[in-house]
Amino acid sequence: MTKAKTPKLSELLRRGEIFAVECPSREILKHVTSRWGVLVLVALMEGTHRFSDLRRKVGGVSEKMLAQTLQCLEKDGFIHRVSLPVVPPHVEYSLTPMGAEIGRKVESLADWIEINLPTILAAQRAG
Amino acid sequence: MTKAKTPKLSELLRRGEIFAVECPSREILKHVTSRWGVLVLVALMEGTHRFSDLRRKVGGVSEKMLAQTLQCLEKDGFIHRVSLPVVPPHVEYSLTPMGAEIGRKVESLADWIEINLPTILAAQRAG
DNA sequence: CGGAATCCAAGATGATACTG
DNA sequence: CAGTATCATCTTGGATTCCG
Repeated sequence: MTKAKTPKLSELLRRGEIFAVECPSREILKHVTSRWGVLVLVALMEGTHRFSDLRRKVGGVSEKMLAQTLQCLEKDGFIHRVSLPVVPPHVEYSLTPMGAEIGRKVESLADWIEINLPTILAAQRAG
Repeated sequence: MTKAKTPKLSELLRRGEIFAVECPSREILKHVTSRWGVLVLVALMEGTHRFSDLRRKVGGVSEKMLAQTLQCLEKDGFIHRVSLPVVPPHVEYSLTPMGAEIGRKVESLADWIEINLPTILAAQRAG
């Protein structure tokens, strides 16, 4: 790790950077708020799951998208992947401490929507 | 409005519905967590904005997507739109009370990512 | 100024088949 | 079981143009 490129924290932490096109936060936000990313994070809040468990739990997700989503969130450091070297293969997914933190935010959002859904639907009809 | 189809609240409020393909919450979640939906909600947390203000503030958004996003969130009851009948046109957007609630969740998520970005990027490189 | 309408490129997603 | 590879499709998103 070279020291040359280390940016000032104050630069990275300033609020409002997210509105800039080139802000790296946007990429992370995209992963986390992606169609399947949200549901996978919420699912993993309940604990470790195997691939096929997640596939069954998250209704409608294809193998491809689940694999892709898991890899992406693993690369971001939100998901921990453990592959047991046995046949048939056995792979477990869980949240890292960081994943659990962001998972709480996402879950909170999802819960709010589920709870307020009747109100939202009523507003839609009234509008 | 017929009464026949009104579902039991207990049905709609049960946690985990979001994992079902047909759960209506998924649509709302999609709107709120959409690429521009997140940024628009966060932007409006700071107060009322005009169309062109939002366009300037939310870097990279096209007129089309901004209009589409605003209409969608207005339909969901998160955004209040006021059109002043003057020339040139003057339209103001603000959050409804419900919009402010969900806005806080979304903002919290965005803020967390911005704050933890250095950690996330470090994790990416380490992984 | 604040859109609506149109066209088109790019990316996300899905079904299926295959593999270690 | 846990993926990967390939191809088809479907949705997003952007540029442009026009209008009240």
